[in-house]
Amino acid sequence: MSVFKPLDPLLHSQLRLAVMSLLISVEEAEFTFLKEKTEATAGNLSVQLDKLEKAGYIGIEKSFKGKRPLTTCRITQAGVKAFEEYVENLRNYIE
Amino acid sequence: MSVFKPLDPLLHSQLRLAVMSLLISVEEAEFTFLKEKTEATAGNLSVQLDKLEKAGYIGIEKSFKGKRPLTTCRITQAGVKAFEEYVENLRNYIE
DNA sequence: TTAAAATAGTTTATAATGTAAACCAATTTA
DNA sequence: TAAATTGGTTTACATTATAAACTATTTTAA
Repeated sequence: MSVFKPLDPLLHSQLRLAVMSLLISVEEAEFTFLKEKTEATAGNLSVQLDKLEKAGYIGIEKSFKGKRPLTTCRITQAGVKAFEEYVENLRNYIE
Repeated sequence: MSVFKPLDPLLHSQLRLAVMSLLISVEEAEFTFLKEKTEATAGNLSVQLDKLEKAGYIGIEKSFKGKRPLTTCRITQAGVKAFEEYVENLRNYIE
């Protein structure tokens, strides 16, 4: 795409991009935090987190907070790199 | 979506965004020009131009250049506004 | 004490979307 | 005059996004 470099389809998705945007600044976030901030449904969020994990862009750790399940996410180095590249490529479209 | 304003799905598409990006600067472009610049297939481009037109974001004029068909596109005011809003909203995700 | 509601998710079904392949019609080239 | 090129459109298919339905546990209320 000449000046229009391809945009990583994994990141070019509203919800996944929002999640990555959050994770890149906090470096660790619970499922419920992401759900509140993105205002996504739990189901949708769950699916998108899976995809990001399978891509190696985030790590997901499942544990317990007291007796309730707790899902903690953090961005990986590959995730940071992919995000930065995505943003860089995107600039050619919007500037 | 709190700080994450919804991204116009019509613009949140690589090819359509590239087209809008081109049209916003040139204000008039032929089908073949858009095809070259975006490196899209003709079929894909045709479909996406249709969508942008139906949304009122671009105008499409069909005529003839000599004896060959000629499709000319230009962005509308609604298109400019939508694009600017999209970019504005997107910033919250990537900055 | 037990039924209802809330929490914290996952799985699944469906609709929407993006894309290339196939196609059409005319024109140019060999 | 047959083959290739131009300038597209239509259609079929695979991928994606999303909500709805579901599971499992825990807390609250009657």
